[in-house]
Amino acid sequence: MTLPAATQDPPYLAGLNAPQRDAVLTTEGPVLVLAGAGTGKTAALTARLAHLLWTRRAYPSEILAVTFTNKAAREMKERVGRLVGSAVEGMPWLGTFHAIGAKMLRRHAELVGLQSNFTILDTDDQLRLLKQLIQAAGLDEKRWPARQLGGLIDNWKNKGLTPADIDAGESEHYANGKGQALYAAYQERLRALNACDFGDLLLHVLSILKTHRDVLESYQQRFRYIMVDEYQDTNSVQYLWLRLLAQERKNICCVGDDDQSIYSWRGARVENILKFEKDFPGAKVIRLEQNYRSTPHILAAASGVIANNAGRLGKTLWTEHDSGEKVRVLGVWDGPEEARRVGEEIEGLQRGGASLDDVAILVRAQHQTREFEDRFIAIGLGYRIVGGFRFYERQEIRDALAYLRVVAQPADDLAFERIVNTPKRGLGDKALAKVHQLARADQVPLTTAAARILDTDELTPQARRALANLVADLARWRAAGDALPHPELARQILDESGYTAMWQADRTAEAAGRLENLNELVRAMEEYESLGAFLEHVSLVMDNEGAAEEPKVTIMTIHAAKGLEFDTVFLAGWEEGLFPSQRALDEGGLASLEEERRLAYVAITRARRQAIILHAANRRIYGQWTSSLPSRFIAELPREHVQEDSTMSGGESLWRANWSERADPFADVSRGTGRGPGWQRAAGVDMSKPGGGFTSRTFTREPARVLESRASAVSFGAKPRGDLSLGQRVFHQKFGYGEIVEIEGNKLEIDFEQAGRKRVMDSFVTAG
DNA sequence: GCGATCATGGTTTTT
DNA sequence: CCATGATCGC
Repeated sequence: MTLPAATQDPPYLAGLNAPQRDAVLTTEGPVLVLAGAGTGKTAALTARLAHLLWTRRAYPSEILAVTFTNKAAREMKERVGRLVGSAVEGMPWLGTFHAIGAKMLRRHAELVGLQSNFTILDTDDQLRLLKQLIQAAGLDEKRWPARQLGGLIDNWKNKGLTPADIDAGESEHYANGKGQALYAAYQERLRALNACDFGDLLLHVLSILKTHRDVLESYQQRFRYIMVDEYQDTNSVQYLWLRLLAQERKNICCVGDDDQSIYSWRGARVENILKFEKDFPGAKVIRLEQNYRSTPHILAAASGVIANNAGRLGKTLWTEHDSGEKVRVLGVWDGPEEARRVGEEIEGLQRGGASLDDVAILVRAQHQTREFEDRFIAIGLGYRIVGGFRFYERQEIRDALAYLRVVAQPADDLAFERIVNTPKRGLGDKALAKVHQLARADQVPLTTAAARILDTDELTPQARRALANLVADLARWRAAGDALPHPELARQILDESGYTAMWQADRTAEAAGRLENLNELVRAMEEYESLGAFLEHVSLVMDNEGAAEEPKVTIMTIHAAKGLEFDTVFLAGWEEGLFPSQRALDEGGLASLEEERRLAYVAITRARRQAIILHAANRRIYGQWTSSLPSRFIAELPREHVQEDSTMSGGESLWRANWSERADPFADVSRGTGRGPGWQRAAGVDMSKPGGGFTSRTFTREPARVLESRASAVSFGAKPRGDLSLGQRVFHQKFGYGEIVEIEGNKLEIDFEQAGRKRVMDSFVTAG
């Protein structure tokens, strides 16, 4: 399709290149858009959505647009809104797979034995439920952990398998074939609780679409166009879902990048994108290959690494940017030095006028963040760690939500169990067991059983009094729910239950933050129509995005960085065993190695202007000093785009030679012995000279010395604070309360009550 | 029923 | 090493 030039172009086509336009204008039939990193995928996707609306091909309510993350959904909503005005308000089917699944499921809940106001359980609830079932089955929890069963059930759900679909072979994986029975019991229990887990949001909908023709047909009719973001991350249920819905009209447009598939361990199947043309015959494939993000050196480095993978759809990224700087590979002695070097580099960037917001440190595993955190606290460099706990996963938020759930949904036993003795009211296992017993006997929810048990003499007077209070409170709150606005009700519940008081009485460092979070929760409720609407939102959508503060370096895992970009990116810990991860190699073989390589590709392509890759010769793993080889991915970087910058002599040529010598890509890495030849060669240590090699004993001390000698070089421009003195009690945001044991310029050594002795900048503490 | 002490095991985590 | 969970003694 060709349109006359600019004068006729609708606004959403402005600035799009030819393949992007092609993707936007090809509205009919199946389309696969292969979009490499940084090629303007989101721009094309949103323009396409705008185009469908603008040209009246469909009403907003007739387009199904699915993403994986809330963030992506939000972004798409905003951008489409900007392009076509307020029409997005009426786009009810733009959202994450799970949000859309929940929406559909609420409409047809009765078809799978639920009521439409079902609760959505989080992982924590799920695990507690499984634990109960495992106990009930008389299994040893140690031998058969709930986590494992939970993982297995998740896997089954990701594959679209209901309990009836689990054969003996599958079932075998858990407790000698009891897996299937436990899965069935779990689903049964969920139904009784009028609840479902994340997996059910998709699986139940799939079951409904499969078994109820009328429902399926109504959705096939409704959705004139279907669009899917990050198609390489779809799992089997999602795939089956989409196939059913698209079968009739076949107007499905999937966008993705097989090279960025990094979630196979969560059930994602790259095959989905690889076989798109087979699934949808006559599909048009469009490649977006012009990269708007990175320099040629960065693209070449990333391309060079990913070229080692087999079975790719293949893309050739190019850019019009100036060549920029080569990718730097920096070899360091150990973990602390890695953190120190990164800190120094960042201070250099800062002096050059860069904002900390444009800098990120990407790691393979969460625990790597610690080293950087410690270092940045010591030198007073602002940082933010992304990941870890999401807002709604925090203890205080889940407790608060449990209170709300138990008020809103009397059948929610899990919520009841969570709050029955929080704060402590003297209702322990024994009392709870009695309530359980009665609940089972009478076939009623726990909250009803709790009320009934008060009429008996089952409980000790103490427990009975406590429970009577709780039951009365619950009744009062439920009654108040009709009259009060729900944020007000929530505030009342948290105060009257003694929950707020519990944290007010808590002296630990986190307590203040928790109270803050509770306030934030109640504030967030104001934006929702009802308690029910809010609970739905919070279980599916609520995330941890704090308000914008002063500029900070971002530290996060590569997984968390997918879809983001920064001017400068530090890629830490590129060592065999850590990245690629030993465990991935052990468990998944070649397929896992290729996924690790895709991770490397994702990592490098996050950088706009510069990527700096680090590897340490020694690292402490579980308290043990271990030597490591540079990652094989470093050897895969095309030489001419890399600048080797080792702090140790003889670096590059040696590690490069080291890898080309290796025929077997799975050759074991040296771990634990402390004497593997790799790091010694990499470090240029001559084993033939006496004393040339280290024993594990000598290098346990070495790192400490290096750390200390450089540590004093970092303070400058510091003004001493008059309000601090030796022996004084102070408070630190992260470490809590402690006592000053040493003052050196603006650096303090503090003996923390919880965290032990740490060196921190005085600007990080307040007199406490 | 609750806190303190020992044993255990330890990637990645969109929803 | 260090965070989490189960068991033990009050």
